[in-house]
Amino acid sequence: MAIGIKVTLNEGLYLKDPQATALGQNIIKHSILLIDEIGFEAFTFKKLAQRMSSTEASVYRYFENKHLLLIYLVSWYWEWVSYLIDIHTMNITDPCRRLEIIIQTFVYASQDNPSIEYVNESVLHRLIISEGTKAYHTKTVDEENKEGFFLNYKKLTQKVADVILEIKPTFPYPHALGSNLFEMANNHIYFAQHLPRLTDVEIVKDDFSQVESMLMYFAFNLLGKKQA
Amino acid sequence: MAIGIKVTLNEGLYLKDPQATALGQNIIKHSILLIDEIGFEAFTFKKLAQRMSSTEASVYRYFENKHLLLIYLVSWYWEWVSYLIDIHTMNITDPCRRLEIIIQTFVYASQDNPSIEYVNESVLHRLIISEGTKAYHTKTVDEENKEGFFLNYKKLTQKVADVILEIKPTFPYPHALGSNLFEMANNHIYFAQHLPRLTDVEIVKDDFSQVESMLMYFAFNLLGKKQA
DNA sequence: ATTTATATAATAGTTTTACTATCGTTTATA
DNA sequence: TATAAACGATAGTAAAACTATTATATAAAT
Repeated sequence: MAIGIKVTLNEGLYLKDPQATALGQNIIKHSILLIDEIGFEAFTFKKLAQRMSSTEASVYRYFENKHLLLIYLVSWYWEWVSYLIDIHTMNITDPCRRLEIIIQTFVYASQDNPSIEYVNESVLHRLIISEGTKAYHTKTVDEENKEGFFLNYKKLTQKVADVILEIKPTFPYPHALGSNLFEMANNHIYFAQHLPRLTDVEIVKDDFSQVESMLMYFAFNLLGKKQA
Repeated sequence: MAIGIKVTLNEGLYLKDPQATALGQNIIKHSILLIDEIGFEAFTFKKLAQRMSSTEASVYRYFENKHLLLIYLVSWYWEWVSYLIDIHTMNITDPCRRLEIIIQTFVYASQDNPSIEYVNESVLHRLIISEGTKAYHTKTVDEENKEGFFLNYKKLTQKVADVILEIKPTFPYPHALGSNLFEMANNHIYFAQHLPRLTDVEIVKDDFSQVESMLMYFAFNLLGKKQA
């Protein structure tokens, strides 16, 4: 994944590859902005089309419905985070340092350099934090899972699990810790901003460092290691 | 909270107290069953009314919309779990043992004795696992939080945090660990059942013991204690 | 026991959502 | 230059998410 390069996502998520055309890229761009703005429940293809000066029917040529569009965006995020982890850990051998970088990526994903012009990664991260889990909390999970719609999340979790096992080969819950660090990062950013009594961290002026410290504390204490 | 006794929930959640009338109790009963059956997205007041042999308009006299009904049900669950923790830890002084009971309550809530006839707690737990977080992942969180709609979750988190601080007064993240244990319990039951590669635990024939063991492992390792 | 208030059922109606279908017109490609 | 694909414009349908009205049953007050 790099500038001008396509993100590889499950083909079953769309009817027509949105990355391949200008309209498709516009759909991705504006759906991120609009869902972030009005929330997923109030978001409709009609409103999206109006915002883009296109038509509802045209949007429907790319995505069957807004639920699949959400999975597409969430998958995009999972891929993007995986990519960030890869480039940031490329030359790092110490697995503790790699886990640190993973945690930082989970927390600061929104502040990394953008790589694709029609995706505002910062807004996408905010969207994932508030709407992300809706992608797989539905009555259709099992069918969609069979189609491979959540493979990007599984691959990301596996990537984290591998590092965890490098740090402590006997750790019994590497995947659970991996997915939990991801979910916890998003949850506690959300809690700090909306339901502060559910957490202990504060976010002052977009400074997520307390969330980072907390995740480091949880991860390294569980693994019985000091940070790198 | 006991048999025949009312659960105290925020009055802003409903237009007319559903616990006070037979129709209201029926709405609670059948909304739990129907949401569990078809999922929150497909759930409508019309379908609910048909199922109960009542009318859409009658349901609307109790709840403004299905979103507030969901918060009502989720709050009920939070209250119920708090109540279970209270009665099960009543005579326990050892805080480690209390935390164990808390974790068991999070995991096995569905298997405890029912206390109110029109609420199937087992189905309610399943509903919370799949739909619970949708109650507070909306664009309206902040207003609803001001109304106190999430106080039951905060009180539950505080209850767990208090026990955590009893175990280790210097632990820096008691609320975060409290809410995370709750969320993690639900998440990993869901993952085990639908997205197994996101976790390491298995659920065989309604046996949630691996989820329990995992949460015990996480909690007590973080607190640097052995289980009671 | 009768009045009166309240709750519910029955029905109808509105706006929005979530689509599907058709048909020109533009735009890219052969 | 032909031709196919993509897009915009428009229309239409069924269901969702409500609101309103009226009649009837039921409970409470006198």
